[in-house]
Amino acid sequence: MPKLDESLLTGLPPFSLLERTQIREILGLATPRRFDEGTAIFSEGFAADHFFLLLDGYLRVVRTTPGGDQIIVLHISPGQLFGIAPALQRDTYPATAIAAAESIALSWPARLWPEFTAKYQGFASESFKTVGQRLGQIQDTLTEMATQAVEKRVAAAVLRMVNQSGRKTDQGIEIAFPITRQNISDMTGTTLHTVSRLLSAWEKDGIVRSTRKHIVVTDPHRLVLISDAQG
Amino acid sequence: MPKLDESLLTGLPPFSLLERTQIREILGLATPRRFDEGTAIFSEGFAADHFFLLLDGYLRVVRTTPGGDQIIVLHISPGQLFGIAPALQRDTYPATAIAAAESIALSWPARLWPEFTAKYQGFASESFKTVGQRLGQIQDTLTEMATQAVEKRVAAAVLRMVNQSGRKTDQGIEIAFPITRQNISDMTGTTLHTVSRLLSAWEKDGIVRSTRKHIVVTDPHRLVLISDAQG
DNA sequence: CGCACTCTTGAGCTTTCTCAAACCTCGTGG
DNA sequence: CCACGAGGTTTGAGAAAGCTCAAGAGTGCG
Repeated sequence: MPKLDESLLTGLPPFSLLERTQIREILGLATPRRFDEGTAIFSEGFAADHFFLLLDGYLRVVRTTPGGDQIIVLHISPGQLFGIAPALQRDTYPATAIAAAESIALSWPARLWPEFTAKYQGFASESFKTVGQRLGQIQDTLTEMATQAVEKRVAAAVLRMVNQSGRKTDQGIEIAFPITRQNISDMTGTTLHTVSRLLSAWEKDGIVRSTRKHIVVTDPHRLVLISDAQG
Repeated sequence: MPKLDESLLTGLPPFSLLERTQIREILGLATPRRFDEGTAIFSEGFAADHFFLLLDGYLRVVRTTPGGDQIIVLHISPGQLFGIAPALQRDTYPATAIAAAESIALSWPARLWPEFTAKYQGFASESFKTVGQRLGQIQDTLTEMATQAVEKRVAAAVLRMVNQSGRKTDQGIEIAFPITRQNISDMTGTTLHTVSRLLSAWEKDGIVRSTRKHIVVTDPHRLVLISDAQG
């Protein structure tokens, strides 16, 4: 097991109010683990026996319908807590978490949750803040799905990923994890064909540039216009 | 101000573990209020200075897009906490709550939230359970919206309302609050025209029976078949 | 008794999906 | 080091679901 440095947690919201010694304590209880791209960290419906913190990489949070359709509910970026079903008194995970890229996460047994919230100043409130933000995010997505045409939904989905994980390159802003047309269609409730056509059109217009599993937004402003345009 | 009877809260999940005296204490701090059909209890984006419990009636939780489209995120039934933004460290409400029928609610100032969770055994955990359930519910709706055809979404929406508020009549099970075609289209991301056509067709098939703002499901089983059918 | 709101229904049109086929890219194993 | 195969992407053509536009009829409140 690799040695865990306390700097890993310092400054992250749920731990920002804590003393060094407390952070060391928390790290001592954590189990770090690496996940290959495509691996499930936990699965929908399974016993929620751990909660997690993503140290590095990106995750997709996914739900699958009885009919076999898949939808990506949200993405998790480094520094975020996830799998916090224990916080909501759930005994099973409500969705599946899959590594979108090679990822490293810390995990703690669910039984430590009440202890953490009782013992560590600010841990509970920051965690619930995360829940609140995520709830808001899902509501936004729902609203968008219910009211916007496909092109806007796809533009908004791409922008969300860019905002959450974008890194600057000389070409523009690049989504930091592998992403397929199929993935985007799972985020927006459309088909990979439609996404492919849209990206092709945008590429022709100089708004994006993409290769296999890889998207660079060269003109974010135009993409914002597409996602915001009313009608 | 009407006298509040402690039996109002006894047995409701967030209060079920409490002593009589505690319940009396909590009631003493509450402000009861009546809302006419169509009135907003609170509005999206406004300061989240209170949290609430619905005693009687039904609420719609609604979001409005910049483009003016409206979507109904969920309904609240009697006995449920709502407007619990304070629990999630939010300082504004993420959605608008509107009385779907004449309703009565208790409200408490948001600053009492930390006090309640600290002081009353089980209040925090039950409240977070509610949050978790609501999160799951919204995720279900999102998944449905992203993957199912309009007819199934409408069938599912009607069934959800029936399950949450249905009361038996000699004709079948009746949705207990006024509901228009437009309302249903706002729940399912379609148009009132399409909803009207679907209800007409179902009525012809003997599955539902409806008058102005009023729906009775005469054959719930067939409706379940429609909402579940795969394809 | 009239006006505002709700509901119904038809016709035509758009958007998006489905089906189909081909091409590209990259990793793997011979 | 090349060939192969799996997975990812592109594009066209046709079909279909559901939307828009339009008009009219029913319902109930003030």
